[in-house]
Amino acid sequence: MKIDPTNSADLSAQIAGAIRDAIVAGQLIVDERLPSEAELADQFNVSRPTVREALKRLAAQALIRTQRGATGGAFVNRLSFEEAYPQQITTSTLLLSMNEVSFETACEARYALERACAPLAAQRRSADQLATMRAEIHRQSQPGLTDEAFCASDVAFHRALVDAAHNPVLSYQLAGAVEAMQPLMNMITFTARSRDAIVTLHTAIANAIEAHDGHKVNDTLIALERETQALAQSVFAARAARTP
Amino acid sequence: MKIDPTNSADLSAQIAGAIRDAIVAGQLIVDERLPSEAELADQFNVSRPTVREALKRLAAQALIRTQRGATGGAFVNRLSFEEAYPQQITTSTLLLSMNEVSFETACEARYALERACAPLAAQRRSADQLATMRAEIHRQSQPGLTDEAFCASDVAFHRALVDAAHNPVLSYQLAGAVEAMQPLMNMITFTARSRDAIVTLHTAIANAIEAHDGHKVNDTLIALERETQALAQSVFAARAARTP
DNA sequence: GACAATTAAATGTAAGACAAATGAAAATTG
DNA sequence: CAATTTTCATTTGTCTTACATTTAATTGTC
Repeated sequence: MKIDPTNSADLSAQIAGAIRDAIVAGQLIVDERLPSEAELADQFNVSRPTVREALKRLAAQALIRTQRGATGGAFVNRLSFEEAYPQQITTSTLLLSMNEVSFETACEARYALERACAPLAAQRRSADQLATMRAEIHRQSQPGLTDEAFCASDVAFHRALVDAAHNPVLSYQLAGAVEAMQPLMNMITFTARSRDAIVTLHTAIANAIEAHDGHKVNDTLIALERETQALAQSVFAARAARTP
Repeated sequence: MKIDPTNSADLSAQIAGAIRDAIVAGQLIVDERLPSEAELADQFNVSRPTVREALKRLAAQALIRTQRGATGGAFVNRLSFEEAYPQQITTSTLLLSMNEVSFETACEARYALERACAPLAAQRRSADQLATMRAEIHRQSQPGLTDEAFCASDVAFHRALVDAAHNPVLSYQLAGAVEAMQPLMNMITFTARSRDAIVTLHTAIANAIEAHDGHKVNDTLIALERETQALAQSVFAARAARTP
């Protein structure tokens, strides 16, 4: 593992990159201990703070974990889906908010992805996920729910739908798309009527999931997307009309 | 922006978290300059190296960028899709390799996601993406191509398909799924016959994309997944038989 | 006014020290 | 001898200080 002395980038970035490459390439395996900070400093011919900055970069990506004490050190971390979720969600959220992604574009992507797991979810759903979906529908029906709580429940409903596919890779990829939509959804005010429409469609989805009817889930998701897009358009149009 | 003195976690992690939260919450906007390292050290009542470790954590996630010199400092970075791609791909790759995700599961997720953008891609594809797909098909047909190069071309073909949907959110989410499959695909040896089958299906996809026929794209993707899964199974079965 | 040298401010890097945690070995005790 | 306590070495976490490097603004000079 070497670094390029002619490279102009930060030493800590170069070192982090070298170690990251070694991990990705499988030269460093899970739970393997890296040399101590002092040893790494010697190997790379840099100071300990520089090594530490490199290790912190890797820790921020959950590629390593550190442990103090006699047998401590930096260990290659088994990157779990659970650990990767928050990162994925933070990144997705910032991507949407910082790149002026339109509600329309984000919504389209979200529902396209959800439809991707509709047939699998209908086929494999467990009683557990179905119960979650029913529970969230029940919560959404309660009067006096704030818009924010309604959105949170909406996210929970759709995550249950995604998880019903029983494919961790799909769940991981979609967590970002679904959760990152929440701030955008929070910009919308839900009238009693629009909530009714959404709850009705959610119920139809749950019923179709229960009946293992993938096609029906798919069709209802299309209707739900149309409903959501129309609702957003009307809210944004009203807002634009008020402040010309 | 404060940190909890009773928290047992690393100071640098706490500081990084506090700044990250401020960015996500919109309290720090894009291109805004953070206080200098010395000032941050004062504010949080820690030393400069500790602040630096925190900033490196954020830099590793592309949340900030740093600049040297008189008007330098740490600035909130506009997280672009281009910057987020490599991270997403690295994370996805490690998730698959470290969690014993079966080829079957990963493959299923990948094709489910691709089918999600099939109708959009068929509808919106530009001449550019179609040309890329044709070019990759041509490359895949050449004899003497290594398995690795064949896989790389396969990835390029599918990325073009995804990008044809002209939805950056979809492209971002799928980049991880498609690229992360490459190491798994590289475990497969492609016979001349299996390459022919894949090229034929790729050609059918390109034709359907050209004809704006989303249904045909979808159906062909299903066939391609079946072909890929069968090929993988036979390769793995043969390998298992050789080393009992 | 244009150009060059200086300066100030900021990050990048180094070196050394101490604190705190932690497991292992050694010493102590029943 | 076994169990417990103490000591100790190792390693990360943090602080302090210092210097190098980069960069833009300032100043000085012609």
